[in-house]
Amino acid sequence: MATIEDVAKLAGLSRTTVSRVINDQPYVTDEKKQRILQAMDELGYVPNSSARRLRSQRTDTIAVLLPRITNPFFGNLIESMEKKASQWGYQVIVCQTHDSKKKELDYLQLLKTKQVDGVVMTSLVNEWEVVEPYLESGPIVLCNEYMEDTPVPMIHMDHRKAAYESTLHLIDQGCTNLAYLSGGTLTHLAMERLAGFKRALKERGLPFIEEAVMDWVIQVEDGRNAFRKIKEEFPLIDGVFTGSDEVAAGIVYEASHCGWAIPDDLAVVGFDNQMLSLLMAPAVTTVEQPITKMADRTIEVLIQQLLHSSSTTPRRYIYSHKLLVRNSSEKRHSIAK
Amino acid sequence: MATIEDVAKLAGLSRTTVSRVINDQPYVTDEKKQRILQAMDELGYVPNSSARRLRSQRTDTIAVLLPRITNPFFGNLIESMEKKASQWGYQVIVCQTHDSKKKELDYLQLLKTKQVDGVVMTSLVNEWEVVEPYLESGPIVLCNEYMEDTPVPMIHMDHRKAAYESTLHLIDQGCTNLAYLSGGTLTHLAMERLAGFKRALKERGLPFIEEAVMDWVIQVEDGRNAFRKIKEEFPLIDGVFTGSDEVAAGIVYEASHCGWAIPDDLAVVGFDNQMLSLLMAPAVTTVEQPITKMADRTIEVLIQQLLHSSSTTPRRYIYSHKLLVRNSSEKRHSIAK
DNA sequence: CCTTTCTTTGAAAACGTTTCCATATAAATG
DNA sequence: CATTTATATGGAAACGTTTTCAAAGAAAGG
Repeated sequence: MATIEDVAKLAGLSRTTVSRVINDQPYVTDEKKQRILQAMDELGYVPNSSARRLRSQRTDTIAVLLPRITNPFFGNLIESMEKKASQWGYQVIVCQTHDSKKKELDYLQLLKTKQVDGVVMTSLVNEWEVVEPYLESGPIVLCNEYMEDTPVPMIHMDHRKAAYESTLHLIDQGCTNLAYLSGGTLTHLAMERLAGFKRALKERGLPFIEEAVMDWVIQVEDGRNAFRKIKEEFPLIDGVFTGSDEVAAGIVYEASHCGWAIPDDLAVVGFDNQMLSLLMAPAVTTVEQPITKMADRTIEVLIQQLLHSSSTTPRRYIYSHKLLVRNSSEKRHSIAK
Repeated sequence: MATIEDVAKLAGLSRTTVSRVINDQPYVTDEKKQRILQAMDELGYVPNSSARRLRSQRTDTIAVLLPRITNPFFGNLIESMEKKASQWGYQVIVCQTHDSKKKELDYLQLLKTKQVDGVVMTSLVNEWEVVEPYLESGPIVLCNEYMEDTPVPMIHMDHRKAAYESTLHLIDQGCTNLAYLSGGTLTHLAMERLAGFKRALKERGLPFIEEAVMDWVIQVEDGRNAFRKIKEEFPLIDGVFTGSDEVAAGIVYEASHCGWAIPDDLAVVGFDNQMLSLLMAPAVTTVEQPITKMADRTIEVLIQQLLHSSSTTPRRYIYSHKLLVRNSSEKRHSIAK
């Protein structure tokens, strides 16, 4: 493997000059630049990444932590982030935490070992106090997940409001006994959604049915099980809020196969506007998030922090959702008429 | 940031001894080991990754190239690969090529710049001759995509056979005018599938309808468009083979909304057994791939190559599929009766 | 008791860059 | 023309590890 030294010798110049060419720095005459480029080509020279990183103390790489890449929401998020980052010459590495505290910290460790310059966290399973010390090693930006009183930039949607509106919509359709299906971990985001759900109930004078709150309902399969439970144990339930289109799809699927009519017997709303939600029959009412906008902003904010580390106080960017009403919740107008 | 030198000083020992502790090497007395561990803890010392990589010439990282992570097939593949790799202490970096020749080469460059020790390619858009030279810089393993007469290990399914069986199944259901919808790039894998499709037609004495071959049909949206085209231009088509569950879902969706009966008016088979295919109404007949097995084997093979670079001649592992017959293609038995 | 082998330690070289500093020449300024 | 200033180049230090080599003491073998 050819080194910079070999190139320098072949071109009859010094390492320093070669380095200047590699890094597009000024103060190299065109003639020598050409000589060096040719030498590099001749030797098939490629700069050694570890050596550059060691010396320059930069990796031009950022880590994005997410629960699991197979969740399309995060898949799309990372897709956009990567595109944006590469425009700035940054590489992205995908870190799946699987909602494990240990893995989350393992990946934050990348910051300490200087494998990445900065980190984006799209979920947060550890206590903030545990995460905060890593800030010493480099900037962290929160995207999607958020947390009050935290000295890092945040880019996210107002999940409380989204849940509030979804729930109001269910109530407007005539639902009076609502179930609440939530994901696995008690993140801040999950609590916000629950708060929005409760507020809507309260405003309309409906009861919050404690027993009809189910936890750890994440995948399609969980949604199917949840429906069976509703059918057997809570037959009075006539509307379901869930923070996941997969779960909503599982409910619609199982309900249809059990002879229940969606939405008349049970109205369902999901979250994230995944392709799945549109394709189901009936199509699932859902909440669309401005994924690309959030991803782009996140990367911009992080890179600004990297470039001017003396950045201003961390800002917060809140985006708004869009409720997409579809047939899984919109009761036939014949009833209203 | 504390360095190994700081630790050595605090413990009153040499860098070498500290390094031995870091790397779990023998020849350190327990007492000194404890002293060093304590010093490391006290200083919050973490070894610098770039320095280790530079000196040891290993990164313990492998790159996995794939078209797009938002495709669930690749999402699941990477999920399994990551799990397996981490068991061996290897990190995985996800490289989305978006079917671009340039990006594919850019990522192969990671091998040259020594950012990764080895590469898994799950798709291949460049000519093999272009890729081959990168083998000098490290091992490459092909998973999913394959290619005859290539000096690298291959782990994949027999796509020709899978397409052959799917097509036979369509014919068995009474279809006589089959359309063939294929993905974007003319990979070897795509050609194998087409060959299987043609063989089935030939065996059963059915014509291969050149005009009913559509290319660049990849996403749900493409499937919907494809259906419209079939409806308007090729109303005689009564069966569709497609190498993607998304496309199949798009067809089922659009057909249902246009009043066509699936499978009676049009039978459809997809590929990959994505959740989507089960949830559609009607559920989509599809081909299941042994994703986990292939992923695990791929990582094992690659790591073996990394450990004993004087490995034996590259082996080839071929896995078999499973055709999952569902309602999108299984004509009502009332017809058969 | 002498020789060999094993264990324990550290000094110094090496990995391949970038960066700092010094120097030399060319161009600009007064 | 003397003095700055800008341009062009190279030598050597630095980044933080691992690895090689040498050396010294302890244990084992005869």
